[in-house]
Amino acid sequence: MKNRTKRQLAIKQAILNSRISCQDELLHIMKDQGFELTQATLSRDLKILKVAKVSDQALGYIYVIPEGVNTENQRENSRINFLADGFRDLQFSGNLAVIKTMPGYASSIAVVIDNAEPYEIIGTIAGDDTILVILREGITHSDLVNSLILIMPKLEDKLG
Amino acid sequence: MKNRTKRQLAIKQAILNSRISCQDELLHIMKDQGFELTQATLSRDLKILKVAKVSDQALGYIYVIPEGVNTENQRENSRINFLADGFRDLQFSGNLAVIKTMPGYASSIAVVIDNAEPYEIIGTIAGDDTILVILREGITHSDLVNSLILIMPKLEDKLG
DNA sequence: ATCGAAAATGTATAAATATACAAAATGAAG
DNA sequence: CTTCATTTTGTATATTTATACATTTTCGAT
Repeated sequence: MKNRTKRQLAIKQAILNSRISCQDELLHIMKDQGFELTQATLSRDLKILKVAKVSDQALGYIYVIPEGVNTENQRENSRINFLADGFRDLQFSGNLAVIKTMPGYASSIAVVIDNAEPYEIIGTIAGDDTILVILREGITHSDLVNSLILIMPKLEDKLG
Repeated sequence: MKNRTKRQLAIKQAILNSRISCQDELLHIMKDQGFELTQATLSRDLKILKVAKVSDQALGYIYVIPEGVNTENQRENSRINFLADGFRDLQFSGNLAVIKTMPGYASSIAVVIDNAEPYEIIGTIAGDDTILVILREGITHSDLVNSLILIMPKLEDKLG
């Protein structure tokens, strides 16, 4: 997955997990996680993610992922969650991975994966209930698992 | 009603009605409406109202009243809306107003009115289905109607 | 009315954030 | 591999917002 996308997912996670009150604070969190970026990039990411800042009972201001407002992302998320339900199984053979899905789900799930453009994956081919995933050289099986969870968080239940 | 409360209601209205992208813009709107205030006060009001700022498709940033976040106000609002349903009738006699309510509603509604501390009202006395409202000298009947609508917006249907 | 305490506000400024511009990175087409 | 166009990012800075401090207002008790 492109670095930018990965970073933005991490930002979302950080905001959901903790009370962050300014971009500098978030900047440090991201750098601790190994991301290299500046406040300017962060500001742009927050804009793209539609992160909002609201006052938090006496604790000043914190960032939040708005719900009512965020209809677009909301819909996209629930679509991805829905599709994740179609996931059945994941098996490896060398630099190939085979995902088994419920009938009819394979191509939709493959589209989600392709759109995320994960660095770990060179390409996918989907049938009706099977997705063939070609891994980049040097990518381990657990790298792929992590990558898939980043794309479809709900898979954590089935893979973690 | 205290000036601060009135101003904050007006701010909320302005944010709901139009796309406002910074405090200076909002400041002008408020001044046009006759409010006297500075950016500092505005900043404090926005904090109290839990107004958030999110990016709005290509139009930069705008202020919004968040829904998911704002649970406290949310509950309070729906409580007030619920009580407004108990309103039956409003009649005047000189500097007195008599509100008739459904049985049992009078004292709850009176509490809502008292808490808002409207300037127009000196005091209220509530029985079971009747509220006596004593108006301040010089207050017209339509002043009172407006004041009540500010406190319980849903009354607009029954009074406007 | 007069006092004192608490709340609200303004002024001035510090802190936080967005963005213009330039440079670097990425990707597509030859 | 080049070249050109597009996207992404950093630097530096302007804009925007929050707040410390001082002042004024409000309100209850005397």
